[in-house]
Amino acid sequence: MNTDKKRTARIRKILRTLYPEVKTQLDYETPFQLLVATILSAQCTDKQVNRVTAKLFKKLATPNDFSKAPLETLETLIHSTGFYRNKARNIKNCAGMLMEKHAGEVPADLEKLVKLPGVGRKTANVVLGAAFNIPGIVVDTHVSRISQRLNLTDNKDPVKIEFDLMEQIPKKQWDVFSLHLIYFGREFCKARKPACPDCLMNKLCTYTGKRS
DNA sequence: CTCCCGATAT
DNA sequence: ATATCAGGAG
Repeated sequence: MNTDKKRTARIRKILRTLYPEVKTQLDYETPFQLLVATILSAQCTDKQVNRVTAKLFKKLATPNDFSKAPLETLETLIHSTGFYRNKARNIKNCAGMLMEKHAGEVPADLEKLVKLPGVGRKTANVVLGAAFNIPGIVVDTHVSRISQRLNLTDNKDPVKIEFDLMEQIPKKQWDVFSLHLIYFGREFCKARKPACPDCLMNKLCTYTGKRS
């Protein structure tokens, strides 16, 4: 594995040049709404999630609202994000657990967040970073793919990738770096058809699957 | 490891 | 027709 922090710093500099300003693309008003939006974002585009939550949050906004809503109603409202049965059940149970054990508030704590139904480390780190300004590496499909292509990790397990990246990047930059890889992954280092000829990372990248 | 699953790009 | 999208649970 590449543990060269200087090489990683070069990569980070290029990403900062490409994307001076980054933030989550999910729309939300409260930490709880961000939590719901992030659960919905599994295997779904942010664009589609925002389309759904725009209507959803007008009908249901708080943990109390979601915990009391009929499961079938919730399933219908989120249907177009895919995995709608799992997501609806998880969100409803998650809201119920927040009401019972956390006074209706989203805990600003990784260990507590991942105990909520439907919330893994990826979702927890998104919420911690964006809503509470607590640093965390967010390993989603883009971060996983690009970390491997750029040789920032030898691992495929998301948790191992998360810890590999934490070693190479200043803690204050964990969330920005995650967002940088996501922006970069959407525009250049795409899963299916990476834009290698147009990529500023070309001289630092040894990805052998290069094709235009 | 498999399953969950609709919308979109290729 | 098939791969992929800010994954998580059993």
